[in-house]
Amino acid sequence: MRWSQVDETSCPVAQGLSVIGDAWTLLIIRDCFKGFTRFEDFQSQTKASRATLSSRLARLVEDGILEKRPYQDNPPRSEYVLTSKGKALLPVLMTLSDWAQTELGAPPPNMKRVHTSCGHEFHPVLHCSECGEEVGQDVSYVSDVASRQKSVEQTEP
Amino acid sequence: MRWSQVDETSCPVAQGLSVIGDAWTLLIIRDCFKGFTRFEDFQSQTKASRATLSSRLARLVEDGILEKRPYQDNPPRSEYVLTSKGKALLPVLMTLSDWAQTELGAPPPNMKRVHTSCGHEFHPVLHCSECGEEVGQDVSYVSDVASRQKSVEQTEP
DNA sequence: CCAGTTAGTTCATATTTTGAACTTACGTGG
DNA sequence: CCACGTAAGTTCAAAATATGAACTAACTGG
Repeated sequence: MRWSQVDETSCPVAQGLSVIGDAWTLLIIRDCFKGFTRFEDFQSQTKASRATLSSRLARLVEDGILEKRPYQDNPPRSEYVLTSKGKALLPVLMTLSDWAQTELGAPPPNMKRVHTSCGHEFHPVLHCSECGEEVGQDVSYVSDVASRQKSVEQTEP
Repeated sequence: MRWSQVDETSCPVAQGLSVIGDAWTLLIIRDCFKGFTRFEDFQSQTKASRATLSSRLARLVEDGILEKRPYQDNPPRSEYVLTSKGKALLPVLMTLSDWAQTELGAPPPNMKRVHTSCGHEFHPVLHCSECGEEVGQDVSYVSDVASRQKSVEQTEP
């Protein structure tokens, strides 16, 4: 199967991956959150080849994650900024970064992530939208056939 | 640059991506959370080619995300289960899935995600580890040079 | 006028992915 | 006994992608 042919009926994870399932793409988005906007910035930060970068930026614009803003006409020069769809990826980046730090022992990033409304450096904690409590490993996937109890976690005791 | 040569000093996002920055890899992990464990399961779920699948599974085992468990000797047959490092990826998968649903308009998955301790189908909400409040777009990245105030979000007013 | 900057493109050469067929070894049915 | 099904791979040629390096275009500053 080719990633270009993931259809609209497939699961949200697959659809999400068809847009951001590429490592260069996510590195670019990370840099956008860090405030970088230009081609040369992305190139020096990510170390991706110029051709790859060019194609990834084009795809991100096409997919509505980045907006291409010309800031000069001749020669044409543009910068790239996150759209709201792009900004909505922040939780994905944060959880990924956190996973790498805690599970891979990655060093802390060169920039601190600060929750502006409280002023502290923080890490994200997942809560349940329904009961408000923190969510750990207590999640199970059940097939959605009219809520029939068919937990995948606890089968045959 | 090649992804195989991401070094240990690079940022957590890059390091995370060197392990799970491949779309097939994340699809496999998604299926693991859904309870699938076998080669043929992954093949029919992801539609990846057998060769790709084989190499991805091997890498996931090498990276300690999956554990390969032989369940029969002759011919050798194994199943793959998430290690704790792998299970810790749940927040990444959940936020990605949620992003695709809300921002890409992806259809709901064929399995419901249930918070077992409250029993409800839910979506993840990120909270700040420091103040406990919900985190939205109110996050900024500041360079970590002894907390010098150099916010990227609000420069030149 | 010369060098530097910036956002690309181009091109030949690697590397990776694909799909399909093949392998191995067992269990089942006829 | 023989074919068939199942399962986890491997192998191979062909196709798609990525790589690095060089090139382009049009300014700007000295």
